[in-house]
Amino acid sequence: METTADDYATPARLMGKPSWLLTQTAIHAHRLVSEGLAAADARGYHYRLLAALEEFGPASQATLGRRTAIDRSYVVEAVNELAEGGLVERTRDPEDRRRNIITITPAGARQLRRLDGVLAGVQDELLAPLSADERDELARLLRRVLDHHARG
Amino acid sequence: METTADDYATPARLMGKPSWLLTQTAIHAHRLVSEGLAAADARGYHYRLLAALEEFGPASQATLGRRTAIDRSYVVEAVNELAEGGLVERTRDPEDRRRNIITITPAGARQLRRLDGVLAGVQDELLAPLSADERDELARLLRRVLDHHARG
DNA sequence: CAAATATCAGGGAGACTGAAATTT
DNA sequence: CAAATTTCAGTCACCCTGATATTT
Repeated sequence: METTADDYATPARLMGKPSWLLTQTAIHAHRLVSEGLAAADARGYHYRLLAALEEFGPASQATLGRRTAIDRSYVVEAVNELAEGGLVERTRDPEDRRRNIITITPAGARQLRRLDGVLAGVQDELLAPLSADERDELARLLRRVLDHHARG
Repeated sequence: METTADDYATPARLMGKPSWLLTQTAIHAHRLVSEGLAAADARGYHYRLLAALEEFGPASQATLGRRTAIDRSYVVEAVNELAEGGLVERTRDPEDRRRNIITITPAGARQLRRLDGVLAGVQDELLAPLSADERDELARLLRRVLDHHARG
């Protein structure tokens, strides 16, 4: 018995399940994003944090975790890495000394823009088989599902 | 500063990225599936393997891995667990003694049908905000993307 | 000898929990 | 005292690679 196309046949039970399609597609998306960002010496968490900082301004680590869906324990580590690279600054909040205030630096903003370019290419590769309308429709449907399951 | 809705605001950069929407939605899907299956004393890998075995019949572990997108090293472990529960049987292939032939048992087929019921409920909960047509459209778009990135 | 299979050892990113110290 | 924040120490499921022994 050789390795044939049949060897890769996916069970109909799986192909009919949105949860299977989602997780399998997400694996490809994750791989493409990770590879793209790694080439720019970054990781997914870095991009997410920089995006939140640039759009909403300085924030505590707890708030950053909520905005980026990154667990609090990993925000610590990711902010350490970003601070090491000079992309963010961590200072104690004088008004509430429990908090760290994280601020994006000019170098961080430049890196964010560089990563934007990388990710634009990745999105294009990921959705290559879809037309522009189909891409919008996919995003719309996913956003609806996501909103429904987000903590309200 | 209290925890407000603004604390959970998602950056526009992320909401516009299909890869973000996919991975975040997949996290919810994965959680729902895992919880549902755990309540039936199963895991995702178990369902995938049982589905492949029932649809295509007995197969080697390598083939099962290809059909279910489970890594070869983890097929070993998952088959061990299934065999312990009497849901599959592992025998040496007499025609090619490198291979294990995995066969689903009647108990395995019953478990598969039980899990089908569990997962039907999960899919419904996951896609609650979408109409039947929208669910079909989402599945269709995801399948197109998946096919494109599958090894050809 | 080359290729396929099953198995094991281990790395790595990422989601998550629990606990402790500090501060509000 | 209760709650929030940061941090650390872990656990866990999962994807992946490399190495090995066996067999074709």
